[in-house]
Amino acid sequence: MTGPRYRFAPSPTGFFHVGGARTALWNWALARREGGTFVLRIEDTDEARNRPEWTQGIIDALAWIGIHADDPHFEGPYFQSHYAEQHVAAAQRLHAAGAAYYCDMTAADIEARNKADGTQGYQGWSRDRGLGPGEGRVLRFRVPEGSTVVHDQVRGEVTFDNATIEDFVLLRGNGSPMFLLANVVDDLSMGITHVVRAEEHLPNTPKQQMIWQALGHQPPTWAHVPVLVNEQRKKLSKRRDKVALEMYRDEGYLAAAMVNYLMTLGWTPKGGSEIADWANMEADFRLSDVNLSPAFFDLKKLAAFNGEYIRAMSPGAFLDAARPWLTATDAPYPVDRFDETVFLAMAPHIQPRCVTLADAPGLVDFLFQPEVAIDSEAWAKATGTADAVAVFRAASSAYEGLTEWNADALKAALEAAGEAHGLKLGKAQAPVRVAVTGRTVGPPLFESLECLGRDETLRRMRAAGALLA
RNA sequence: GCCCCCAUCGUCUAGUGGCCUAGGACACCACCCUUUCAAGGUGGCGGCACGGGUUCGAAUCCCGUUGGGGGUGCCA
Repeated sequence: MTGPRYRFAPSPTGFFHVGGARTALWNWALARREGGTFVLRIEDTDEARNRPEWTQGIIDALAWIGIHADDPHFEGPYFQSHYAEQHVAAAQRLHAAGAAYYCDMTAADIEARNKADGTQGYQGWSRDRGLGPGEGRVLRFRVPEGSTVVHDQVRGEVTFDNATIEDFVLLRGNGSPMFLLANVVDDLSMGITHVVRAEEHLPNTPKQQMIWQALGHQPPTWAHVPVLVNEQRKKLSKRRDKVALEMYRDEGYLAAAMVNYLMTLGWTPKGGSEIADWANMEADFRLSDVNLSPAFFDLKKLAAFNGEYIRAMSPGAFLDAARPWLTATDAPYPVDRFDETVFLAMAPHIQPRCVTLADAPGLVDFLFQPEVAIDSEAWAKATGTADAVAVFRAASSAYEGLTEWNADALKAALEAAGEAHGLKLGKAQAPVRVAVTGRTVGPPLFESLECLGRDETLRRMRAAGALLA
């Protein structure tokens, strides 16, 4: 595969951050449309972040949002920890070339020196001491004079005065490489041409660009996209906010809705509608159209997208998507009583009432429960007047004699019973609904009764009628 | 503190000097539809942070102020 090489470089943390998902999606759209490659690199050099199952979690999460490892545009995963030797070798080259030097000052030394001098940060104190490598000595990059200009695809030119950048650490005192170095060396050896990542990396960029240049290469094309924030306008964090993509998946959000919503955070699909399919978004996405300010990750809007996608599904697709919830052991009915044919018949009435797939079982529970628990408050309210009771009795006997058991006939019979007592359908249906479903609210009643079936409906109505005696 | 980024309805955004009396979506409110609840339809509320320039003309360009965010590790 020729063409541009984008990369996505998450560090394994045990969950997949929604902000990372958006970055991955943007990289993916670009790599695919431009006939390039999406390189996945797991940045696992921090010892504490190194668990094999976390990597699998990343692969699974990517697959969920449509970034499949078997797609020809996908490459990886690579593991940063496997390339430590290359990182160290590059550091040694920088040292040999005079672009880096060793320093034996500890954090405490630096603090003391700052206090004495009234300065802040590391002031290049070991630059000319000619120290060689040794236990406890870090290798620092010798930041040159002048300024560094970063050409950014979304932000334009960003200039940094090198005097404001301290001589940063390349190799730790124990000889292990730091992120800044490892990241550059990997990007370089993996032939990365485009780095599209979150804005929090912008301050790192001049440093990385200097490393690229010191290593004798042209830096890649940079693009720093805005971060996602919470209602307090702070960067979404795992401590405060619900950031795990897996959590949304488990709560019944559809991948397509999530992908669509994430794509619109900082960018708008062409054509006037925010609801867009992947093919169109992939074709239209441009970094130059990305908004520059942080975007609020709005659960309410996500929910609206999800509802939109659920309503657009065929009943069959809806059943397939909701099956894990419909047949879960904690469903509000015995799982073995769940009937797909019955559910399919009700699906068109359930879909407009679902925000997430997890809402489905609660809307059809009465169809699969052997016995419904009648909410006493609801029942009291629905049968609170003499007319209501009379209508319920009239409807019960009408239903007993019904020859055709379908929604139209059920509706007509109840309507007739209601009219005899001056009750409109809205009032007249209430006792029947409570008697059969246990609640005052739910999917359309007559369709529900049709699906429930004659025998069970009549049985429940008789049982409820007995409560009136 | 220092460095960097950003600034259109509550939120996500359209807008790239005249098409802007600033458009859409979500949220909210009202009404309609109606078999409860949804969905759907119609309408409403609501914004160019502020101050200076540049220009015949500025939401759009420049400067400043204010506000917000990010970074500032021998984390990534």
